[in-house]
Amino acid sequence: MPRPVSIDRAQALEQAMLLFWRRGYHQTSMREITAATRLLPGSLYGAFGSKRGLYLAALDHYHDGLQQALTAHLQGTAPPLERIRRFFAELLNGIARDPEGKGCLLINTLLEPPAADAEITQQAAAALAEVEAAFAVALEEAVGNGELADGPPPEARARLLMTGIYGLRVYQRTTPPAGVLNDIVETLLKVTLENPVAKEKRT
Amino acid sequence: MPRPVSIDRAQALEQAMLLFWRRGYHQTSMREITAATRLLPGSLYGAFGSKRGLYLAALDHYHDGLQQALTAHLQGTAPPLERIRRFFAELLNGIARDPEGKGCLLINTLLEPPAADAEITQQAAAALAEVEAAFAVALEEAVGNGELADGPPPEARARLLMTGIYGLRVYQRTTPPAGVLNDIVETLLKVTLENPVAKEKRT
DNA sequence: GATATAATTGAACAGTCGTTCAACTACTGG
DNA sequence: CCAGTAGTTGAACGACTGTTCAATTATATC
Repeated sequence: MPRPVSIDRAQALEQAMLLFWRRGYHQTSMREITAATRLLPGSLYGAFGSKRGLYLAALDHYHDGLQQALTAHLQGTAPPLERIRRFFAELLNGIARDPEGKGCLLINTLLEPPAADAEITQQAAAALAEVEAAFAVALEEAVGNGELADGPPPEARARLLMTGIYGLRVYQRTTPPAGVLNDIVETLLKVTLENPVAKEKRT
Repeated sequence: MPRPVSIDRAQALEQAMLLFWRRGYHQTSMREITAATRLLPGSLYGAFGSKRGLYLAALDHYHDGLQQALTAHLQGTAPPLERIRRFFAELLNGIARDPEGKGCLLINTLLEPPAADAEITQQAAAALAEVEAAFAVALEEAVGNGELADGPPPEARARLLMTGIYGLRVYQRTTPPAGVLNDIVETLLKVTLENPVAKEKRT
């Protein structure tokens, strides 16, 4: 009996997420969101409750995309170390294809406000923790393989890789000369994944 | 002949900086700043021109404090590697003494907005580049000393250390369990400063 | 086609934003 | 002690903020 929903929730979420990604939470006004989504305030409030609710939904949406990237690049049948290298190559690729310098929405979220909103902070942190966990799994596999020598536990190595990603995202904002980000990743992977002790073990 | 200035510019700047540090640029209103500095809008605008001008001055003020920390911990007569270790120890110390999780104002500045304001971004980036340069000098010295084995050039190693600091500041926002940040620094310093190839060279 | 239901509309709300400026005040040189 | 200068005051400005809600519209069932 009721009038059916005619709003394209998915499209609206995508547009809102892009806006939050580009401009941050506090700098993005509902007015801009209504303009970008071609929705009126009432519809947005009906669908998402509030600006905050919309942001949480946008974080979720971003998280979905990240998970796809994770399964596409970090899981698979290739040797675990190569999968990690590919993930970082894809990360650099993404940065190169991001001339606006938007960075990573989750990291931006963690650093943008004074982290006053515990729920938002925690949601972003949880999503990033998934990436870290995926790294740890791949690293453990690599050690089991003999691809990677013993050394710091997988969790510690995974944290180091995450630290590298976080650092990259900060460097990205300084608009460094071409090649610097690639160099950083190269050095990071070298010191994290090429334990010289293991050299003799490799084929 | 004119009425002398009765405003304590330094104290106002300190208060404003603390506020920006805690709450970020866009979240901090001039009203809050007038309350914290006990100054009226007119006085603030007379002394700093605009909210943006005040922020730039606050960044400068923060930069001054950072330079003091640099000369206190990263320069001196101790062996360069130990100076670097001390700098990181001091960094961890500062994080432990920062229950609010304010982080680093410069890094917050880089990540907070969409970096739309080129001058602000560049000022923050330049200040951080100074730290990186100081690392590079210390690392070069360490290689010359024989304290540190050859390997990646000092600039690359310095960038890795900066990446570590940036990463730490992001991790800090996730309110990780106690000890995690210390572990990260430990691993970072180990892989960056303890090149196993050099082991035989050490005393 | 009448009715019930809910999605949609957009003008309007109270509050806050960064900023301004005419009036006022306090001091110094003569 | 007067005149002149500039620092200080705070009410007020227009613009914009996130949000609401009565009116309107469109559909599905009976």
